[in-house]
Amino acid sequence: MNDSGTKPSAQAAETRARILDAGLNAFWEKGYYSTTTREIASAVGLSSAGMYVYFQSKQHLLAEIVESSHVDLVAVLDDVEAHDGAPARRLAGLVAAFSSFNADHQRTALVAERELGALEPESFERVRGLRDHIVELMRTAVADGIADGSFDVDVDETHDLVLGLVAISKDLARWYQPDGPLSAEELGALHGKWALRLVRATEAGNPSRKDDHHDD
Amino acid sequence: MNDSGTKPSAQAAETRARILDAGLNAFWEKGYYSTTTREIASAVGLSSAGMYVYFQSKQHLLAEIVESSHVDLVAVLDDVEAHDGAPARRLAGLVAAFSSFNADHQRTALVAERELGALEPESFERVRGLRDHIVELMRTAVADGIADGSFDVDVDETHDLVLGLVAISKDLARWYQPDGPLSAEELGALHGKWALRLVRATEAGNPSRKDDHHDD
DNA sequence: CACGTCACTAAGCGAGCGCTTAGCAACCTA
DNA sequence: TAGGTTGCTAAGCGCTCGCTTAGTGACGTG
Repeated sequence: MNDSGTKPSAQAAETRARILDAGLNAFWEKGYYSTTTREIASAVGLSSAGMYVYFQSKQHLLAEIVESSHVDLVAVLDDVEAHDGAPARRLAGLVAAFSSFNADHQRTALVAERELGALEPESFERVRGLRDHIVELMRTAVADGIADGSFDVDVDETHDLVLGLVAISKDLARWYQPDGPLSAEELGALHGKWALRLVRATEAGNPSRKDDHHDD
Repeated sequence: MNDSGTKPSAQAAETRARILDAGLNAFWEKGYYSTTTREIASAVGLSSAGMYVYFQSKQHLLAEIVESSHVDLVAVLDDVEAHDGAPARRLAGLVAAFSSFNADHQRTALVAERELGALEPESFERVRGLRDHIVELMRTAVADGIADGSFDVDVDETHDLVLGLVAISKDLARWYQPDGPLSAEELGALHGKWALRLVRATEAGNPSRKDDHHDD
């Protein structure tokens, strides 16, 4: 295992990164259970045993992929939360960032979603915490908009709305094509616009027409 | 397989049905690859070999579950399509039916979605045809509404909108709880309402009372 | 040059998998 | 009551899997 006190060499770090990438690709193409450790290893040019120098197990490899994907996403959304002000702008920004993240990091996001059930409990619980945090960010944005009157929906609808918005964003990772008519950023902006339609945002609270600012 | 010329007895038909149900339950709980044929068989009170009297293989069992789920869904949606008239009513009806189907047949729908990638090509192609048909039904409803002026969105948005609506409906199977605050039918109605918000349906084309301010 | 560490491989262990084979008790029919 | 059919089981085959073990050449350091 590589969690001894030693610092990894540059070569070791690169090999590790290549294994992570090969694992991601294989899991994306065939799923966790249909991928063998031999396949991952040989994709990197290693023997099966060579992989175990860098990862304790196939399960640890998956866990690292899924967890780091969620950590990255949370970092992006926390950043949006910190910068945007009014509920409408915040909600559209969160949805836009979520969607474009899922398009930009398509494989990672898809594996992170699809293989959740393959995670062992310990790792699963950590991921669940991150996911709850994401839902909470969006729930708060919707609730704030309802409270200040810029959204015209019933409070009871809040939770279902958030789940619906999450569903739209997540699903993008399934069908997004980088060479399609809309870029990841454009799709994010479109989904942000939809979010405001769904919460029936008043025009005043609506951060404008086709192009709303979105930073990443 | 039981595809000899004989007709199955009532007992045989019941055992077969119980295997299908046990398979569905196991696939739902642990996923296709993590479920063993021994588990399915023993859940029905059979030996592992007893299952092979009724199904050629574990793969054939999965295929039957997934395909029949899609066939059932298509039947429901075709029925809505045949009865409802104006685009707004049709779109809301399709989305409502799709969503409540996914709640009412939660396990089936979830397995049918999640294990798509575990299907062999032949079965997968049949399912893909059914899924394309569903998207086409919804695409037509949106396009018709845009054409007759009852929906106020750009035609270019049509395809993305349909994918978004499908995403919302599908995702319901993941989190729906029969003992939650809203029934399957109520959630369907809610999602139907959201569909009309997303396509910016004019109030005239909106089939609900005068305002969809509150649900019912 | 001696010694240790690093990055890795060849070989294979043991367990569990999907599925098959051979056969048998219970029942139905003539 | 003989013969066939139905609905199963006990046993196990052959294979693949995740992972381990023992060892090796290349390289860095004193």
